[in-house]
Amino acid sequence: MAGPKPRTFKGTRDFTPAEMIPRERLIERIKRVFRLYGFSPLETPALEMLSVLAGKYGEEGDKLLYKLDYKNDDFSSRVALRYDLTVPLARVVAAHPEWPMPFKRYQIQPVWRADRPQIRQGRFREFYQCDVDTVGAEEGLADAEILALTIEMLDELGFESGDRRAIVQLNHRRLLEAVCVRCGQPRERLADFSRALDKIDKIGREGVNDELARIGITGDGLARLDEVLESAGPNVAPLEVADRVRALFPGDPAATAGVDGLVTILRALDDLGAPLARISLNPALARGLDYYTGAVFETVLPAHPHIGSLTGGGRYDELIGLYGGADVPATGTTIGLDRMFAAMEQLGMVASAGATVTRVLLAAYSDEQVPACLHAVRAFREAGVPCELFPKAGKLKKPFAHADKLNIPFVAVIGPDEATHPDGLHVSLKDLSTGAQETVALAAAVKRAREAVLSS
RNA sequence: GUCCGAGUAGUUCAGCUGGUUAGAACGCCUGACUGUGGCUCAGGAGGUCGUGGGUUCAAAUCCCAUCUCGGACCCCA
Repeated sequence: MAGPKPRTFKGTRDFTPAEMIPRERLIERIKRVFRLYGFSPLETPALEMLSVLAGKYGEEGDKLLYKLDYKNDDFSSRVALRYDLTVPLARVVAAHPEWPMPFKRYQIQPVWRADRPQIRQGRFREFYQCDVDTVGAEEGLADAEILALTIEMLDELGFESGDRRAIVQLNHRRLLEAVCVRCGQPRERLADFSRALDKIDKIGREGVNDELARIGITGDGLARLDEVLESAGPNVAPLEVADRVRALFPGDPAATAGVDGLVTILRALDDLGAPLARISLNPALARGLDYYTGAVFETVLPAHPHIGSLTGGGRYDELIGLYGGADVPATGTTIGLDRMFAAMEQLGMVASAGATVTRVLLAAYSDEQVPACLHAVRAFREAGVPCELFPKAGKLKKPFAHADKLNIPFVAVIGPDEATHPDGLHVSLKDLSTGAQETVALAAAVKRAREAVLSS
C-alpha cells in the first residue's frame, strides 16, 4: 500500500519558507534596479508553440528543449516548455509591430532545460531567469544601460570586492568572426572556433590549442590568435584593449564594426557613471546561443570558477525578424536567479531569516484568554506587525518552543493577570533573543514590536 | 549524450577483509519545570540496510542487474 515516493522531478525543487523568504527579498532588490532603469514588467506563458522555439538556440539548445506532444502526431500542435525568456519576448514583439519603440521590459519567470543538473554549479532543469531587454534601439546606449544596470545590481547584492568581486566580461560577435578568419578559418567554423576559445578560463591556453588543433588551427593560426589574446589582460583597461585589438585588424570591416560597437558601449557606460574597472574586454568570450549578432556579455566570479556565469546576454538584431516581420534590433541580459542564489549561499551572503514571516506569536494561558488574544492579534496586525495566535491554549512551553524553532522574535502571553489588569488589557511581551520580558499595556507592546520590525 | 562515485533512522554518517537482537550525532516526542523557548539531565518513538536476483550454513557487508542521487565532461543561467 505504499504510495508514490514524495519526490520532485530530477533537477527541480521545492522552495521552503526558509528559502523563499530570502529569495523573495533578492527578487525585490533585482526588480527595484530594473524599474529604476525604466524597464516594465512582462510575463509570457510557460508553454510555447514548438515552432516558435525550435531552431533559435543552436544545436545544443534544441536538444535541451522539453517537448510536449499534446495531440498525437499533429506536428502543428506541438508545444514546448520555454527555454529562455528572450525568444518569447521576440515573439511578443513580432506580434505587436505597432508598439512604440524602444520597448523596455523585465521578466522574472522560470525556464526549463532538459539538462544534466549540477547543484553545486547552481544548475537545474527548472530555474528562474530575470531578464531585462531593450527592443528597438541600435547598438550603443541600450547595451551600455544593460551593463550599467548589471553592475549596479551586482554591487547592491554584495558582489563588489574581495573573493565576491564579480566581473562583467564583454566581447563582440563581429570581432570574434574577424578573429576566426584571422586564424585561417572560414566563417562557417565560427561556432566550433568560439566554443573552443571560450573555454580558455577553464582549460587554459594549452587546452584551447588542443581543441583548436582538432578543427585544423595550428602553428601560424595559433600565433595570430596569440596576438589578439595578448592585447587583453586582467589589468588592461577595456578601452585600451579595444585600441590594441583595432590595431591588429587594419581595414578589416568585421573587426572594425565589432570594436566600434564596443567602444561606443564603453564610452556610454563611462558617461552613465558605471565603473569601467568592473568591465573586462575579453576577446575569447563567445556565449553559446546562436541568436547573438553583436555585443555579448556575461558575469563571472573570478575567485569561484566552478559556479559558472551569474548573468549572460547580448545583442540579437536578427531574432525578431525570424517571425516574419522586419528585423528589429534588440539587446538584453539574463540574471540567473538560482545561480546567483547558489553563489550567495556558498559565499555566506544569505542571512538565515528563519522559517516564518511572523514577528509576534500570541499565546493564551487558557481558553478564557483566547478572545483577548484575538483582540491583541488584530492590534498587532493593524500596526503592520505580522502576527499569529498559537492555536492551542495552555502549556506555554509549546508556543515558546514553537517560536524558538521558527525564529519568531517575540512571544506575547495573555493570562488572567494580563486580561484583567486594572489599566486595561495588558500583554507579557518577551523578546526571545535577549530573554527580557515585561508586562505592558497592549498599545505599548504593539509599539515596541512595530519598532523592532521596522528596524530589521 | 560520455566517464566516475554513492545509496544504512527525519538528516549527516559509522558499521574493517561476510558471523548473534544494525549504531552514533543532530532532529523529533515525553518528563525534570502545573504561566515561558534556547542550556543541562532522564526516558521514548523511529530502519523490509534503494529495489530485484545470485553466491553462502550465514549478506548492510561479496557478485550481477535495475532504479535513484551526487560529481567531472559537453553545454549553459
